[in-house]
Amino acid sequence: MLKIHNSLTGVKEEFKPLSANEVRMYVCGMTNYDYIHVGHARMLTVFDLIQRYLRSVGYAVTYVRNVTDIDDKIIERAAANGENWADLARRFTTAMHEDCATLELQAPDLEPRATEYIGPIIAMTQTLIDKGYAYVAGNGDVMYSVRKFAAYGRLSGKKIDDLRAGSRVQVDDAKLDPLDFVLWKHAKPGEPSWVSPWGDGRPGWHIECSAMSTSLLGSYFDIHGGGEDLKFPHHENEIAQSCAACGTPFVHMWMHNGFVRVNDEKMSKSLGNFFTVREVLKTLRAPEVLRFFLLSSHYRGPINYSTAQLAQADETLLGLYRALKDAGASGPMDEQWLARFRGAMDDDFNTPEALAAMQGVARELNQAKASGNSSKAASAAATLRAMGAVLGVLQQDPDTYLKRSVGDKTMSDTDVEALLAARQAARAAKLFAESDRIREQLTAAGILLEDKAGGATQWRRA
RNA sequence: GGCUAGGUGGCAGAGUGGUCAUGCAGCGGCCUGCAAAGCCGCGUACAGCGGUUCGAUUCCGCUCCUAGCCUCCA
Repeated sequence: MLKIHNSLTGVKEEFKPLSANEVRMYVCGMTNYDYIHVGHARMLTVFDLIQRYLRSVGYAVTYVRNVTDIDDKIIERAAANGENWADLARRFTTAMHEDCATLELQAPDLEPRATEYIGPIIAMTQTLIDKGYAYVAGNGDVMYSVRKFAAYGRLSGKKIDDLRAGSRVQVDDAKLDPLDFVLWKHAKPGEPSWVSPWGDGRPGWHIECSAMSTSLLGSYFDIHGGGEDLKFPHHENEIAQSCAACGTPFVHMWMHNGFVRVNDEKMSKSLGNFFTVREVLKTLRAPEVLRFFLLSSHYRGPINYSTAQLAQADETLLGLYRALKDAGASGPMDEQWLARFRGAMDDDFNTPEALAAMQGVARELNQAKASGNSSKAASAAATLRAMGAVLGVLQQDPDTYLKRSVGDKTMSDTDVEALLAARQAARAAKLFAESDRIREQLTAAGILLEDKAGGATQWRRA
């Protein structure tokens, strides 16, 4: 039984799709005006994992992740660059796709872009006006009237009065209430705009997601995800818009992933403490290391980004690949370990516990290898691989993986093999001083050796 | 100030009312020409103070501390 923590109720709930065996899931994706950083990678990885797991247990998943391609930040950045805003958004959306592909994230089934949904956005805005939830403000913007929506604040646990008291929002003359938010912004000179019943303008951020999600998944769907920081006001506003416009409940389960931190502070553009996926990947043995790192703590908690943590993820992953090496991967799976693994994942996607199950399998695999029980080893390897497939790790050829280096290679494979042959000859002649000298030479070049029983030597890169 | 999450062994990180997390690092042993890897074994935890309980790291209360949201943000 799959249980998921529902941010709306604050507790883990048994997951039951609204429509049998079908899961409709929407995740707030990126506003693409720059390269994605590790914080974004966590959100993308978490929901990639979730949709993979839902599929692996047999659900027919429709995974929608949008792209915001019109926004203040895009316009500002484009202006600063002297670049066309649409070109800039396209350029960084392409870059995001490249990064996602490198990280082996499965592409969402649908990836709507805000500018493709101007029609539905206008229609929804009009409906909100017609139903009395929205009004045209004095400055030409269309605003949502928060006080008209009784359930406002339910998701974020905020009370409208508290929000007013602590509000840092400038009291704008155009708003009837400081908490009202914009659905449609009137065009300022030189800004991109679309024709609307309220004059030329562009959509507000919140309405985009309401329009895209309900257009593609219907007015009431199973899962809506995003970063913790979107809970308020973005998701709160989505609920207000969608419920009011559609007259139905909006989302069954809300899911929010925790932040990536750097020295106990949220990684963010504004703090300037961010690392782009591109720069981080250059320092890693494989993109898989970043995924493994992100999966090594629970998706709802914070995770601290540091090179030490990344190094540990690398080390742990290497150990798993070492276990897999020369073990084959066939035979019956170990149902006990599989059950523990599934139990962990069924418990609100508890990846650290799932990883612990994988370690247990790896230990048994190593035991089987040590005792020469190759069929048991192959069976354990198959189990481990299957678990890895669910998490999106451990799918590479072990030997190839182990020979990868962090950064540039300091010695070619052929040079390594040549020195290994010389060392082998020395060992055969019991010239251990010479063989140790060669080993040290290789170690200095970042090549680590393992002499196996029977005289063979395996190597890998540090 | 309001609201929401947390504070677990050297580090990372799950979890539980009473028996094991797991990984890295450390220590001892096996294996090895020596290593490495692996295996076996060992140790060190539950912020503080009260309360409930036969028994609490786990439940309740208070205190302290941290982070996040309350403005764009994954």
